[in-house]
Amino acid sequence: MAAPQDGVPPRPRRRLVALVGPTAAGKTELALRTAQRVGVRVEVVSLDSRQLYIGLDVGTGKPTAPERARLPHHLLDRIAPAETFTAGRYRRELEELLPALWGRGVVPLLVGGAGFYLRAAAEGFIAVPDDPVRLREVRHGLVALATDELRARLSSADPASAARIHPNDRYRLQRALEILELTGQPASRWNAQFRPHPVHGAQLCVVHLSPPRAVLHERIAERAARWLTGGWYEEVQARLGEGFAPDCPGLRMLGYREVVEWV
RNA sequence: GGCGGCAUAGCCAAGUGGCAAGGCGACGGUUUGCAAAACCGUUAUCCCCAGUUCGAAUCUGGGUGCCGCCU
Repeated sequence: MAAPQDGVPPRPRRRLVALVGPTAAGKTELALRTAQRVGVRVEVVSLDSRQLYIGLDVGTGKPTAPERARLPHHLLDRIAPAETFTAGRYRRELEELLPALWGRGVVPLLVGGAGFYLRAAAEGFIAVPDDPVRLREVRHGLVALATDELRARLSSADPASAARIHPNDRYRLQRALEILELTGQPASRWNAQFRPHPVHGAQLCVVHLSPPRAVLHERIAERAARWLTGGWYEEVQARLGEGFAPDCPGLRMLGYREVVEWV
């Protein structure tokens, strides 16, 4: 990932600030307020795996239209409730998005609670080629297998990974096998060669918000109540009405699962 | 007041004489493309008292509490 440096002298190249913390910690609020005070232009880049869903707004606490009007937000509303996003894809999207922001002189502010996505930004992942068609083929073959079988295959093909992954952790067993099949190299080999690095070598500053647990619980309860009277139920009803299965990834998220049952 | 039913973990809930299922939650851990996820682990003197029995959440008696019906 070479980055030819041309003109553009200003010092704070590629700065990236992350504001992370649990639900209801007050991140959005803080982001909006600080954005107005600091002397630089700030735009929010969502660091939230749930707000990626189109049409699931209320229960994900997605920034409202007025909030978005005050401050531009990125990486919201990318997939349908039936789809799944991944941390790897998040990294790629950041790679595409960030240069445009920096180019306009804005400091991107990553806001959200998805720890794994923060890691995607700060460290990245091994560069396994992911041609969607092949990936689908490979997966198709693997999901059909019993966990025992996955385990057996992995321990003979990639013992190092097999030793590291819990025997019941079907998902990771499968992924390790997937990497092997996709690349011909064991996952353990890829991991050994991997060097973590922030997106585009950005200078990343992470701010953690961690209010006391009691305060958090109270706020979460208060917020859930507000959402329920604020159209959450109707939102779920609408999505189901559009034909999304009650057990599709978007509707299986914490909170949504319960509302779906209620509907 | 009378009759009947129920009382098991924070919540839901199996279990009718032999060391108290399970689910959700909570808490702790792990984590290299699901991450508010997944996986692993922890989480109960079975409402109280007395009795029967080698042994009781389970049987008996008496309390207490809740629910329903009746006067």
